[in-house]
Amino acid sequence: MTIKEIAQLAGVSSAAVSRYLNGGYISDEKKEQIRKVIEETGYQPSAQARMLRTKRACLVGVVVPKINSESISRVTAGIEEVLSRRGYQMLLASTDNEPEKEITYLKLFENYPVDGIVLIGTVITAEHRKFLKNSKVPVVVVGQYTKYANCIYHDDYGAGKAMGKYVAAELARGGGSDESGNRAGHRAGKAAYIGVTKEDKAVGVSREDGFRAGLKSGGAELEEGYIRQAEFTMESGYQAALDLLGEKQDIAVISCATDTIAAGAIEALLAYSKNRVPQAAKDSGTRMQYILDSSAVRVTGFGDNQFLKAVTGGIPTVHFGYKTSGIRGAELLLDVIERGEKIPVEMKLGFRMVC
Amino acid sequence: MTIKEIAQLAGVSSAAVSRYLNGGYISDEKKEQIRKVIEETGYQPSAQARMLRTKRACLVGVVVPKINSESISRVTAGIEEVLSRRGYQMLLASTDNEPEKEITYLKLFENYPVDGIVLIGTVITAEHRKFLKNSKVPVVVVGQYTKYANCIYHDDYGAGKAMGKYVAAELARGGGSDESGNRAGHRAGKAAYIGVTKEDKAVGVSREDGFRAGLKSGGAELEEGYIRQAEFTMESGYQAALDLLGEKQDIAVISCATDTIAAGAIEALLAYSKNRVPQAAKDSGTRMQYILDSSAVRVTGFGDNQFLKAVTGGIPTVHFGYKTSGIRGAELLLDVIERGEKIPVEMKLGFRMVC
DNA sequence: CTGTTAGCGCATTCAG
DNA sequence: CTGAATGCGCTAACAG
Repeated sequence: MTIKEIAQLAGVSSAAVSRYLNGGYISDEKKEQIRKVIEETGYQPSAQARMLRTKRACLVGVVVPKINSESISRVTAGIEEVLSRRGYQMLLASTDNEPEKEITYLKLFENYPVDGIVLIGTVITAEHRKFLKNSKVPVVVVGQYTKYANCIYHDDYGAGKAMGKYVAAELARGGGSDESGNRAGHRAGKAAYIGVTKEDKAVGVSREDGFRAGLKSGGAELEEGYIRQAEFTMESGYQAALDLLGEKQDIAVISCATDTIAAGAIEALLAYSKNRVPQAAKDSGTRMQYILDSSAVRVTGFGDNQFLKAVTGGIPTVHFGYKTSGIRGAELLLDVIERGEKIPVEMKLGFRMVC
Repeated sequence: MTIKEIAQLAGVSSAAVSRYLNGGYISDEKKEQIRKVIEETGYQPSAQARMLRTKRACLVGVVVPKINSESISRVTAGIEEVLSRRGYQMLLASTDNEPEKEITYLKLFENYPVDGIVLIGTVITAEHRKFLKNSKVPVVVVGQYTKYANCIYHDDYGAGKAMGKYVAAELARGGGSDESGNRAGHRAGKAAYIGVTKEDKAVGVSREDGFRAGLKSGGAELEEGYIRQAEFTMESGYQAALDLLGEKQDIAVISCATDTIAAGAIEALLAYSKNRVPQAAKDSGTRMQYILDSSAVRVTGFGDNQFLKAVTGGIPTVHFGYKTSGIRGAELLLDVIERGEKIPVEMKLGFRMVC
């Protein structure tokens, strides 16, 4: 069904139909004829052909690393909120944490086309920079800092530092004395950290650097051998935590770069406590040997995952303004789409410790 | 950058460039010239203009009710798997559980256009049927039965029934004797159910009907007053469970229509046990009055959520082949897209109790 | 207010 | 093997 056919059936010109569709001048009489024909045929104008002409789709594309994530869904909720309020629709493309797919989908959106793109960033490779520099459509990056596009990111360093301080304080509280560090609930022990790839500057670098700084400022330290790297999945966090628990017997806190990883660590603790029954006084050496009582190991995360909070009562974590970043990101994007705003913007959002 | 400009720069015709791009006959000499120019300019053909001609985008659109769901992400993972293997890309549209938005996005995809659509269904309204009947592009529905499109759904009735039987058995085990039903861990008590809207035939109707049937076949029953209806969210499950716990003191099991709702119920139990300290022998009537010991209330779900399993150790639930349904759905869709397969298909997938 | 015309960027005839 | 010409469905400019 094309506009031309509708025009013939209604006995008018295709331009008249176009005007009818787009609110141009048209007599009531013809308006009625056209309405009737469209009604009967169920005609719907081709969005693509329209776009070919108008270069305007009222559509924005959002590239996300994965679909099943509370933090990401909070960002997209924010985006969707302002988009729908301003008459835009949103299409998502999930890249499954593969940076190369990110490029593919960015290009797809670029010449599909959409009016604008928001990229929820993980790693910014040279390819990314290249794309951002000469993209035909405006892009805003959420979650990572970049100078090649408008971006809006979170204070990961600050959040890491706050968490580091908190953990250091916990450690100090728990391990007050030296040899007899086995008080109920708390015990002397060290901090462990499960991070992510350093290619992710926000989560992999800033957050971890901040954590280290926070620990240090609290008089603690992240020792070598107490660090693991995981993917952004629960399974990966599970493996990393299990590895940690198997190798080091004096861990008091496992801090994880995300709440999802933390969930995996909690799972590992559960599994560990089942297989490894406490056998405290079996050894009779001169020094008390640390036997890991996994129920005394605490886990911390980042992201303030509500699901985790609900079913576990909550772990120490950090709340980021994910929804806000979505909202601001979308607003930024619409500013350049609709008003051609040219001056670049970098926006850093704060956080809130939750413990 | 258009194909015409490339042609000029390379000193050939636009048709030659088109052939170069699409693997038509072209001399090596011109091939080289064109390659060079494209390289330099970073030219990318406009997908939309191509589609306008070819009616083929190698793209499928997927309409989902929400983004942050493990079950849905498993379906989309299945879809993506076969799509990418066969050279297609996938775009997602999230409707936020609003059926009317579903229609909007279906129409968007229809004339955007994509080559095919998969709808992860919740409710099938008259509007939906109308769309399915005269959609220009093939649609397959996943998760709901419909006769207006190829569909692939799960045995929700069977799953509900299996869960019902399981719960009935648990109930029988827990409340063996009559007056002294207070054994450690288990106690006499009734089954409660938190369902969802009846407009969702699969989850709201089939699953619940099956559950009732299963209970009955196990000698138990779902009494009026022990049923609540929730949204597909944790918060909603939380409220419903709290309401249930406040009103009925003899609940032994809360069965929930989804694991997400179950997570909310678990949260409610946690909250309830904090505020409501057990005060068993305060009453001295002739009959022992039930005082809800929330730690004895068990929660069941549907969906086999891995996150929930990880951090809680797992609740009784049902595993559906979500990824499989995604795979089969995508295959079905490609069959009609590429081979014009005409005969309609309805596929029902099984399940597995997890307890 | 209306119809005619000319493209948007590309792929596909059809003559060379 | 190649280029010129045509049209996909639509809107924007223009002349009625």
